[in-house]
Amino acid sequence: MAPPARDARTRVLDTATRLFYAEGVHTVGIDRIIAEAEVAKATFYHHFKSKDALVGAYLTEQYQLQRAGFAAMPGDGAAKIELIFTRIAEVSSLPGFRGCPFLNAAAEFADPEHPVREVVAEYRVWFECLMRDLLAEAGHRDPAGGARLLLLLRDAAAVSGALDPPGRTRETVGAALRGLLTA
Amino acid sequence: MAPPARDARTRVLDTATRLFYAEGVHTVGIDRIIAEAEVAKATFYHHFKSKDALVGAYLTEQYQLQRAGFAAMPGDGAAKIELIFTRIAEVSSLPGFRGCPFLNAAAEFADPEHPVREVVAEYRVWFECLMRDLLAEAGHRDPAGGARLLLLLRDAAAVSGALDPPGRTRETVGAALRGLLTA
DNA sequence: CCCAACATAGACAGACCTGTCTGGTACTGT
DNA sequence: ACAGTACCAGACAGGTCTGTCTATGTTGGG
Repeated sequence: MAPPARDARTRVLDTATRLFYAEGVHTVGIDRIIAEAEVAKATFYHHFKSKDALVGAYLTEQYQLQRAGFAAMPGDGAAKIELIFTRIAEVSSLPGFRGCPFLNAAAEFADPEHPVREVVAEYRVWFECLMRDLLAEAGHRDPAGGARLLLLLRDAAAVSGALDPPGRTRETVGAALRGLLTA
Repeated sequence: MAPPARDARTRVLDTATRLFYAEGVHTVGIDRIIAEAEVAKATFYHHFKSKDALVGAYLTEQYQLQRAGFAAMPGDGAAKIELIFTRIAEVSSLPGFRGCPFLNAAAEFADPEHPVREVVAEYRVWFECLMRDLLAEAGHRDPAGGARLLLLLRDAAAVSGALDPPGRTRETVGAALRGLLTA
């Protein structure tokens, strides 16, 4: 039978994800994470080389989850873009939304050479390529340029959802998407 | 005659501005600031109640500087909007650009009730109102909605300038502005 | 000339941080 | 039965953080 609680590593990563996202990476200490994950410190350092490694694992997992989520969405071309941004706008309007994990992490890690920043860069390249391919599929006249605009819109949606009054982001992002795609 | 060096308070605030912006608020300690500002610790705490107060002063000054900078720009209506976003795109493409001080600070201070977050909120309200007034002046059919779109674009320009390869932001922001205004 | 205001250097307290280490427990496969 | 692995609790070292304090120096106004 399965163990009564989840794996220790899973518990640590889930707790770290929750706390890092909600309160920021630098303000949450290892002691807090292992206490809430109910894991011994030695166990933590058995699974993760350092706190930075945990941050990397957190972002990498978010990256993989978002890839899987987008891959599972139906449709293609323009319809899929529409669907993706509808989802982004919805998630950004949810209570508890505190911005994009990648943008928040990039703001906390100023050094562009830091491993954390490389995960962020990787994520952005992936998103832009996905948009470019979908635009090409949709017969857009300039898929590369359009993809850059959609990356901008994705960033803007995350910031707005985190900082603006609730309920505004959804329709504003929708209006922007229409404006950018028809242009 | 003027004192040989600037005021101690000015030296502290300038040093804090440089370090907070370049490396982040949480990663820069008071000891580092007073060392680089060549100021005694007691002098620092004479001028600022706490580190949080210094962060607040840093952001408030940036807010005032940006207000003054925009107010000094010539033109009105659509021309001024064009000018403002040209400036934003240029600044975001400069080497050493590390994103918007307000967005970076908001990412580091998760609590929306924190004084730092209130300065950020104030800044955003000001920017949106300015855009709304300029759009109304330009005879835009929906100044309020258009202003929300321009706030989105401002955020996106800051993020892109900080994270994307240099040189990309300027033309992408220009293209987005044309798309959003003609829509 | 003297005093108040502002500056200096730096010790200090108390808290928190990451990461290591010891020692003991429980389960698993052979 | 036994070895190996994963886990637990918690002490500890060495560093950094904010903020307070002492003690001294400089300077300008009355």
